[in-house]
Amino acid sequence: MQNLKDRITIYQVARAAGVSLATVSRVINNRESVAPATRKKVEATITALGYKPSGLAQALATNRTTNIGVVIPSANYVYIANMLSGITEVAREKNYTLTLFSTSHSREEALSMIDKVITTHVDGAIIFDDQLGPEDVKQIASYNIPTVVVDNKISGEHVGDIHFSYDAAIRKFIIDYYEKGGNKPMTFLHAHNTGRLLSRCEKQFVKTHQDLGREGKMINCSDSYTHTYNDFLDLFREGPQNGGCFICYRDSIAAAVENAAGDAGLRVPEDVEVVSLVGTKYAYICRPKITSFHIDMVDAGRRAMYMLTDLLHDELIEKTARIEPRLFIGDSTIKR
Amino acid sequence: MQNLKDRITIYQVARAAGVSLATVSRVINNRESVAPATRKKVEATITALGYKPSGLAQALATNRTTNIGVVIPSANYVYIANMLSGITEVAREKNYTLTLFSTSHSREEALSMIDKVITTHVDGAIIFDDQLGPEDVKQIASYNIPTVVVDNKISGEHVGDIHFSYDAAIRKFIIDYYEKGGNKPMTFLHAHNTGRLLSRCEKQFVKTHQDLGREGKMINCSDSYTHTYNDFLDLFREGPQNGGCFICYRDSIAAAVENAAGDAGLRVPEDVEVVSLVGTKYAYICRPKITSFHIDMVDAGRRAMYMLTDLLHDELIEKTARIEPRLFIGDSTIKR
DNA sequence: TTGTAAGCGTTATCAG
DNA sequence: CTGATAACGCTTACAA
Repeated sequence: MQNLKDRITIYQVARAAGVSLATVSRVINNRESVAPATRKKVEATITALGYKPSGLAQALATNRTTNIGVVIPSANYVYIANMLSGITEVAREKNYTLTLFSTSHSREEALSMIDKVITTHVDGAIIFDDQLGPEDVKQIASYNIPTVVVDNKISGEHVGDIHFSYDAAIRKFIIDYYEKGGNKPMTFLHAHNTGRLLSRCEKQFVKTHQDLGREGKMINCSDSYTHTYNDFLDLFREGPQNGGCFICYRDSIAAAVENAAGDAGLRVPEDVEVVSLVGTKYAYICRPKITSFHIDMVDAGRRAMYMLTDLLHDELIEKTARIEPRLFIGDSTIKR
Repeated sequence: MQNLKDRITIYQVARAAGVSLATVSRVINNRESVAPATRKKVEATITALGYKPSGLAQALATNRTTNIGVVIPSANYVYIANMLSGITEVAREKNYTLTLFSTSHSREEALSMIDKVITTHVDGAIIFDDQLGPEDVKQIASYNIPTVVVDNKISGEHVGDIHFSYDAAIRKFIIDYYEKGGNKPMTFLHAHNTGRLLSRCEKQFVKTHQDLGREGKMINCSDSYTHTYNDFLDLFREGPQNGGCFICYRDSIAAAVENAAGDAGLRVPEDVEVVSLVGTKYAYICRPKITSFHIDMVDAGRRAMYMLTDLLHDELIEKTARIEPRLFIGDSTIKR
């Protein structure tokens, strides 16, 4: 595929306009010191020929692309899409282009993405990947690429980070629950490969229960609405003794549990209480509304991108942003 | 920001290995005709120095990036994210990198994105933008960039297109509704800037009603769950005479209507029927389950990307893919 | 104000 | 099998 085959080059423009390439270059870069007449002439032939400068050549010559690499997990989750949306928004505003590096669930692959990021000559990177460890991310920073890391502890000269602080919020929620008379057994729904954020939540769940001297249950579930729904339907049909307070990592999973409860004839929240850790608007669209922790991922994306542009201009002051989840009290838990 | 400042170049590798750059180039490109010993030596120094070739320079020299431009609306909708997810998946598999061009709601802006796509030297492009007209898209094709256009009629040498054929499905739905005794007035929820796909649906809604000699109502609504919910709550509180069959463009809007109905004391589907045009999994998560048209956007994304890679290898046979929506019958409409 | 020419980091075509 | 050397399309001192 010769997609550049008949690309007009700066040289052709120069010839057609009867000037040197340097002049054309000056015109397209809006440099001063070009006679108005010449400028006009050049501009005319540029549009006449339909010339578009080659970003590639420019980048090579100037040592800067206007390109930001974004490393995200490929998983098709709403909250990732939201984050991307926030990044996108600011990128557009600041005139950056985004190059996407999506990683599947293996760390190997994630590492090869890091390689790719480096060869791609991005000006900066936003890394939001649950599989990557700090050492991996460091690699990219070591190439002197300003980087904003999301939900991953890292620091360095040209590194900023955005952190979701679920820990305190979850701890508080659990303590409150028991203090205010919550008496159902609490169960954390565990699934594989749901990322670091969720596994931190899980750890906190376990730890808090240990600290309280209570039993925190754990149950495996698949990351699919339908599977989870069916599993819980079976469970709940055996009777209300299987009820409890279920901590789910996503709205759709929480909805699976509460729908299963309802369809099995159990009452929410009397028999079954449900909480979602990563809440979206569906938390209040579903009925009963799902008690859930919310993080504005669009905003997180925006902030990541703002941090990065500051970093690119060497003017990032606060290198760490901490984002607190907000607790939305729905009808899937008992008001106490 | 000198992000390339201390980049190791092929030249440094050559010197360190005591060979010429040509040889290093051969090694990194896995060319034959390099003595095993030399190859080994070069590979060793490459890893020793941590050398990563510059994609930029490679692209400039070879006239090919391995980069696909993706033009999508910035709107943060699940179905767009799904599409992107499908594209991403195949891109990873085929070893392409994705560059994102997100367009906001103005056509001006969309056009400037097209410009950007061209300067960015992508090998191919997938264009999914509701604001762009055929003429606009043609521009990109005229630069000899193989392109797959989603939901936009275009053709040309290096152009493929993916089309969603809602028309027939909607027409059939409406006709069936009345034939089987549907007796509520049908209302189409109209919102601004929801894109070409939805406005085609709207046209079909109007046309089918004209053909049937029936009145198809139209109502403006905002593209927000909360607003729509509140508006319909007010409406429904006035009484069941305001019920009807409401055609909504998205699950969240459909959910707003059915939640409002329920909360206002109307019955779904007896008093209020609801249909969603762009269904997602939330159509069956919400209760009552929302009768909805479904298109597997992840798959659409995959297909777009497959088409494009075929196009890039000059081996695309079928240049048009038509995707039929599937109708999911939920509980938000009366079974007849 | 304008032109000349030396890079930017590769690949590719020649010779050797 | 290996090494010069000319592109690739553009920017940017330095000269004129």
